[in-house]
Amino acid sequence: MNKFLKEFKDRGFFYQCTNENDLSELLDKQKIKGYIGFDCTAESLHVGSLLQIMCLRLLQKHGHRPIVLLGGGTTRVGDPSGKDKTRTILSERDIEKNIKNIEKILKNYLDTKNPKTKPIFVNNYSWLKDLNYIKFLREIGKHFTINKMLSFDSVKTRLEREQSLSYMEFNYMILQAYDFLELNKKKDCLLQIGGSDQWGNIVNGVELIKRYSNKQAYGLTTPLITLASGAKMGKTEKGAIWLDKKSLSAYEYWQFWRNIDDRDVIKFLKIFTDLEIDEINNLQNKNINELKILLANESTTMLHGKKSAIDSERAAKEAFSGNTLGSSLPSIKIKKKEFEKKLNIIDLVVLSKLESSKSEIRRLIKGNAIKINDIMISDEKYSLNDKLLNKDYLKLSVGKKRHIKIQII
RNA sequence: GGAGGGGUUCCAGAGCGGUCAAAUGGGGCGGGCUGUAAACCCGUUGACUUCGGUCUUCGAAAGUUCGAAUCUUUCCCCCUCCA
Repeated sequence: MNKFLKEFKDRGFFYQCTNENDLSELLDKQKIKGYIGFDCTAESLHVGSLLQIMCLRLLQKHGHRPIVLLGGGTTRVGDPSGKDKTRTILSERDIEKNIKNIEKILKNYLDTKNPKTKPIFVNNYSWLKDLNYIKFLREIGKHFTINKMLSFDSVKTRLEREQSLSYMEFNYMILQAYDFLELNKKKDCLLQIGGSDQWGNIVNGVELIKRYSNKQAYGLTTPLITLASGAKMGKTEKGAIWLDKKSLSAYEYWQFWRNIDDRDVIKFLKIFTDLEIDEINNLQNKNINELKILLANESTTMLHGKKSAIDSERAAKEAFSGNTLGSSLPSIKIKKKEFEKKLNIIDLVVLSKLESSKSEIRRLIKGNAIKINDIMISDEKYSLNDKLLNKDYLKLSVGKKRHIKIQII
């Protein structure tokens, strides 16, 4: 089997392929271009998209060139896959903003130096916006049968539940297929990768290329990655795990990986780090907590850089084992004046943004969850005294996992 | 077009004139055990509070009543069956 494909499988990226043997042969013979489309409905990407990003990196690693399609055009239409409701339609300006931001995030993950493998960014709006309707129907539309389109899960489930599916959304799959054709014609793109929910859309593209240009293209899908707890990757109760330095600190990102379920650790090392497979296989019987730290360090390094990863690890060590103040804990600054007017513990927690509801904070105090410099606060009327104020900073903890450094200025 | 059923707190789902900030389960949060894991056990889960209470919630609006999630009217939205 081709090396790329082998690693793709070994790492657990593989779900389905349109024509595995032929693709394997092709990849042996030549370096190709492969594309992944990213949805631009959100302003940023979270770990739910990380697997796709790792696919792009893997392409690069094996000398292939990734094409990143930022769906400015298709986002304007909305993919019905996996959605049981019509998406809200975003304004043009928001979409453009999202595209810029997402592109920035992706560049962070991809090698943009090597001329042979550096990513090509495209926006399908550039070819979708000026489509001539009649021409499109005659050239592209004739290759699609309604009979078949109705059989796709994304359409079927919507119809079965008698939920309306607008004609606009119904066209999404045709547009995505057309994207692939367009990239095939213009950029000689031979492969599309996507999540398993994209299978139908991808197959459509492959078939359209076959019918329209009589060329062979390929599709490859990745499984839906879930946490051992059954939850989807990416969104937690506290908010999404953003791949965006502005939205989520390195420390919190590190903590996300550090807190992964035991059962997921090896799987995630394979998917979300650059460590070689053999290396990971040799780690199997190492201490599970060491492995989690390794996972956290590797993934944080990839996004935030080596230094942030080291700092996060140290901050975690300090926060969880010793009682020294974690120097790299997330921190906020509060003016000394604020303290002088007898700042109450509840207000302090509010200021720290660790918790916003005062009732909730009162509950936490009753539940022995609030600590200042590791000393439990059991009185909700407690206010900060001078002894604490004489220091430059203090550590505020909510529960065992949430800590913040408060600098007094 | 006709006939029914329904919209309840994060979710599922009880309540069907006062004892309802609303059973129960799930999820979340906190505590215990541990390993910042899982499982398990306990507590908690609208907001604000001078801890006495106060305020806002049961699709939307209006009404009946001392009193409404519960009754009436109108409107909006979902579902099932028939044509």
